[in-house]
Amino acid sequence: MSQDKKTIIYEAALSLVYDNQDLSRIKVADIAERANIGKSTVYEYFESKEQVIGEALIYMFNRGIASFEFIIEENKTFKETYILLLEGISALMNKNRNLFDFMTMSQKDLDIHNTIKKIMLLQLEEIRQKYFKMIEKLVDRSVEEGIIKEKPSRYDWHIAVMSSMTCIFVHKQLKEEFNNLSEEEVLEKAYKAYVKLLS
Amino acid sequence: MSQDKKTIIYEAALSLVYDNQDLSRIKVADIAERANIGKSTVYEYFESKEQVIGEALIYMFNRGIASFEFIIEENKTFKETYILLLEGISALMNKNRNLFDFMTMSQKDLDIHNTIKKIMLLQLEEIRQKYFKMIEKLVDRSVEEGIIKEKPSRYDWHIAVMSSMTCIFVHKQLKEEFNNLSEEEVLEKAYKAYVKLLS
Amino acid sequence: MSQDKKTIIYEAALSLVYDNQDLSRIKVADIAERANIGKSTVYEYFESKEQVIGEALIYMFNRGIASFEFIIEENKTFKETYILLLEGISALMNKNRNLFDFMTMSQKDLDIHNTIKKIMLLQLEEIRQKYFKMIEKLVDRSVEEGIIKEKPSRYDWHIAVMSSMTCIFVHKQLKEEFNNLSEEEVLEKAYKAYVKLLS
Amino acid sequence: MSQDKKTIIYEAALSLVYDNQDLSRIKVADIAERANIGKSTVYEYFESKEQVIGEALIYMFNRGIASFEFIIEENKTFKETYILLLEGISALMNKNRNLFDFMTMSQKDLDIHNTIKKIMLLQLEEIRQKYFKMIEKLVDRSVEEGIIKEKPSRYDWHIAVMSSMTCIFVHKQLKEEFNNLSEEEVLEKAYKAYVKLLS
DNA sequence: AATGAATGAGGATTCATTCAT
DNA sequence: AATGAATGAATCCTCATTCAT
Repeated sequence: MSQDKKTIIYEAALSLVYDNQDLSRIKVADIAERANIGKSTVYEYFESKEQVIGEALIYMFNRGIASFEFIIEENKTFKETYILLLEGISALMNKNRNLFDFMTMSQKDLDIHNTIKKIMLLQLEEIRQKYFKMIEKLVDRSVEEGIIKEKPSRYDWHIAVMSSMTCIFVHKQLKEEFNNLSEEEVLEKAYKAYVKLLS
Repeated sequence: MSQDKKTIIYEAALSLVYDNQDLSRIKVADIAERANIGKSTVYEYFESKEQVIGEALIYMFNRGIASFEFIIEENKTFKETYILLLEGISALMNKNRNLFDFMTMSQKDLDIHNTIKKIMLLQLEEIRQKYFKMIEKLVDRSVEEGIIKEKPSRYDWHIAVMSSMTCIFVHKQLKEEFNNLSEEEVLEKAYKAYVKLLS
Repeated sequence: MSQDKKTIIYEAALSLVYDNQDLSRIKVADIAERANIGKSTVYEYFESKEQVIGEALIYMFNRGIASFEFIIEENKTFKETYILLLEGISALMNKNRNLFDFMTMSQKDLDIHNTIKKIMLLQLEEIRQKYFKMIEKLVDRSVEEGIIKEKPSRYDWHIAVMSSMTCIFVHKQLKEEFNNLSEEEVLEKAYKAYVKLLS
Repeated sequence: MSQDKKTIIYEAALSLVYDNQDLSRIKVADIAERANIGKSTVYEYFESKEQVIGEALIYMFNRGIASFEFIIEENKTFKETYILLLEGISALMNKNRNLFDFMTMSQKDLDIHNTIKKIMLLQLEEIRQKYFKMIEKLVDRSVEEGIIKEKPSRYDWHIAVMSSMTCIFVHKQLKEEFNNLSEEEVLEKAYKAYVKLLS
């Protein structure tokens, strides 16, 4: 029961999540095919389809969080770090829009079968807390650097970060509408949104 | 082939959309049950399940847009109008989070079967254009009233409006996290976000 | 949702029960095929395979009981009636040995999936009570006719009747061993077993 | 290829037979688990699941027969021996009702997959013959002791023994119905049934 | 000899859709 | 126009068995 095989299955499931918006349309047969294994092998490692997808998402979030923490630990300036973070998130969002939702939504709103929600509940909450702690550290840095005068409330900085993400997100989603903006301009706008909203 | 019956089916489908986050989990049987008709009757009025849901969503959006236009036509001050609008959107979002997505996302990201996407493509684009035109009118008013100094780019004001919505949305989704804020405070913050981002 | 169709499905299921000793090996596909309907049609009338088989068995028992009651109501002499009854049971047992078990066993020993046991529990108990009442009436007649001197205990007459059945049953099962006995001789022996055991 | 390992597997399989009425629901995985070995190890010793269960049953019967022969060889009086035998059978039936069936039924009626029936055919027939020979010896003793006047036919004494067993069996199965009888009373009744039926 | 890992064949169930009335 | 009835295609999951080590 090697962890490797579980990881392969996670990756297979995620590659489908990235392709396909609707989690409930993912088939066990597809996961198996992408993982180059037989259908029933999936059931050697997981109890149900929902279990696979749920764990795969948790796996993905944890990886994302870890990479973000890595960026933050590098101790660059706030602006540099913030933009790197936004780029990272932007890259993730290129893969699947749901990821954005997962980060920002409460569990009850996740578009996913109830069975799996229960499976993910605790771990997802843990991830969200890690995410908040991580971002807060970054917010603190912006205060230390004097970019923001005083420490904003959690609600306020959450909105600010979300707005930054929205800048990127909207650009991605409605590219045909706003295609005159370059990637850099968007990142700059996203950074400015943060600053403006917290000033 | 009364329009009434179609409308009844729309409402039935929408009541399910409001209940259930995952469009692909809505069953024809459920729609028929809510509409108090037989399953096969649905097929007298629509070609497929996707057709029903797609048209129902279009119907909902059009109604939403119309009510927003009505608010805007009342010629109250920008702030009053803006807040009324946010309240309206907030009410809609109470029903279903997807509606937010539909307004702001490009078709390719809609969490819905490809068949229906094609069905909705043209009409949805039309609706989005109406929405943009409507919001732009409101943005213009904020410029006229001197709240915003000069007319921002479409991208900029779109981000600003989205951020306002995010204020409301986040409050709704993560109520347990931020429950010290009153509804009014949130609306005020949402309004301020618009002003700050466009100043 | 005609009762007819349910009955057709019962008969189809029973024809399989008669063929196949092992209830858990009966397939929905087979039931549907014998009933000349599609597999999914079965699910229009029943919730599960177990439901079908359970209800079919109940249906069969009730029919059996009814036909036995009919025999008893004819008011022939005890011996004639008793032998007719044994013949009836013998005919049933020709179809499937389980039927014998169902009549005489407590629910907990039925060789059938737990789900269905629960489904059948109440009705089966009812049938068993009907069966006991019916047989008791017959036992009473044997007392009235002076064949048995005094009314035996329920346990005693149950054993006596079971032994009669065993006479028939053993003859059927081990025909190759005892094939020198004619059907009539066996019935006569079965009758005598009753008399002897209760004298 | 130690005999020990096979025996361990037999015992594991039997422990499942004792638990579970339905032979077809026994899984190789369960057998392996109970035997504390890997699933594939089972296949080192047996060709198939049916083979395992079939041989395990044969093993059990042979053990049962041997213990019965032992009782008979003790040369107690007929009544003592007969009751000891019934107690032994009663103990076995406590474990699983099927055992009773196996003793008394012809192969074609065994509730078991056809494959295994073929496997068991010869050996089971052998066991049954042993059983008949053994019982016949006991019957002879009852004749010698003058309890039964003249040697009854095989069919007759088989019925008599079966009726005795039925006394015990019914008491076990329908305890709730007849719980006023003590174990001893039941054994006495069982003995009397034999005597009455053969007088 | 022992087994962890892998799997295909098989079976229950769901549900959109059609059809006859 | 309305629908009760019927169904096939799709899909999850189980489990006996094989295979490589």
